[in-house]
Amino acid sequence: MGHPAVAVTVDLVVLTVREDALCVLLVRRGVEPHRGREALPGGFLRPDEDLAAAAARELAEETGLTVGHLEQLASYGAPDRDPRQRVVTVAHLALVPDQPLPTAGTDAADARWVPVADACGLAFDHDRVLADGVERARAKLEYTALATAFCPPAFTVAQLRRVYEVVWGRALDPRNFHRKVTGTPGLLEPTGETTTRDGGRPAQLFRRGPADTLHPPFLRTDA
Amino acid sequence: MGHPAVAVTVDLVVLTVREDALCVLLVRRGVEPHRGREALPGGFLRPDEDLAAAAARELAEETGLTVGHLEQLASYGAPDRDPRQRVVTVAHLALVPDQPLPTAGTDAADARWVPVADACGLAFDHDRVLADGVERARAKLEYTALATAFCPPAFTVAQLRRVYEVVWGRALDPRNFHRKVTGTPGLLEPTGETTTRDGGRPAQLFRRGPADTLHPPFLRTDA
DNA sequence: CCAAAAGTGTTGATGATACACCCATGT
DNA sequence: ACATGGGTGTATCATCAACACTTTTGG
Repeated sequence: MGHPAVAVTVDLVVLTVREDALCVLLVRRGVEPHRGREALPGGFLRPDEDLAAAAARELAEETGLTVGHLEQLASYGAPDRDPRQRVVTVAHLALVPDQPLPTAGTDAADARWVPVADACGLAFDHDRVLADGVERARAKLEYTALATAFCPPAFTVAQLRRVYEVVWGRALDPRNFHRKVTGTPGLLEPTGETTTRDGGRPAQLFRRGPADTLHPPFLRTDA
Repeated sequence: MGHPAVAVTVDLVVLTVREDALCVLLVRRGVEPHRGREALPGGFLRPDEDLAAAAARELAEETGLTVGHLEQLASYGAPDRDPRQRVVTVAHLALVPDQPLPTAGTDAADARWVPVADACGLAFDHDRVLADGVERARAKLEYTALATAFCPPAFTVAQLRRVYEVVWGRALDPRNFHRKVTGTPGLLEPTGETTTRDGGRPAQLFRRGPADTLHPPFLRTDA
């Protein structure tokens, strides 16, 4: 075709909720450019794979994590974003439950969770990519069932509420929240189990239901 | 680097509202592959330009239209989407006011407006790209001031309502709609002018205000 | 005067917030 | 018994759909 060759990469904004903070998975770069700085995990697109497949492969290779949700975020292609050659990256957003990082058998040896508030000065244009990913996650909690992607397979209403509180950075009324989520058809399915608690009434356990969009939405007033 | 070269293109979903239909700009392909079939306008990314700049350039070259709004839509990179070589396309969504297609001085000689309901059997994976663009436009009307991008610089409340009705495919109550849009701060600014009408009370003319998000949103109930 | 389209008032339904209250468990 | 957190009832308030009604023009 005679058109300028471009390298295409897939980068990942992997978010989780742990210890009352929204955290992102970062890796420390071992090669130039930006050697030694932290960056979003990612890698080159292979000849025979789709964009979504590449994102899923990178996520498995670099983290070994169980994935709650994976979607395309946006593409970034400023001419000077990589000093070596022209690189266009297709960023993806992954939401995962809180889980320890497997340290063996993956490239995740030097990966770590960082609260998004502390993640800045990243390599390339990753500050921007991260900001876009966080904003996407915040917005999508309003009108989709995505918050369940941050939760383990079985979870309580209170756990789900903490997800909202941490991602949005504001407190929610536990009573009203309970009514809202249990009153939204298809959002939650009771497992019949309850938690064993340390000093309180046991909570019902739920798994996520078939609903993916929320009608009516949860509006974070103002913001 | 030694990584497989990929060609990157920028494709455009250009939408407008005309004659009570949501229409998309299509061009007939003059070269293989898919010669003779209709496709979304687009072209290759140049070495020195950003993705957004490439989209704006293509739009100007191929249409010469005044642009109401331009944003990135999504990227598509199935390995077999182009039989010649590996091509990843970054699709963009453009919303423009209804205006005649300039036929001179552009590549738009064979471009035409097609109602989205009639646009199928497009080249490559453009059916999919178009569907994603239309869905994005429909969703964004709910919570942004984007509908004004379909309108000329000065417009009436009724014109704006037609935009919503055509894009969503359902009738809205003129009285309630009027109250909603005039009651949303920053959405509309009165010009002081009125229309000269053919058999009815003249309508106030507005231009779009500084607001870009709508609080509270216009929900299309059910859908 | 009549038709047509702009714009306003009012009402009842629906959903959100705030908060009092009860329930079930561990210590 | 009591502390702790799960879960429910209810009043108050905002928002919305529906529709009757008034206003301003052209014929």
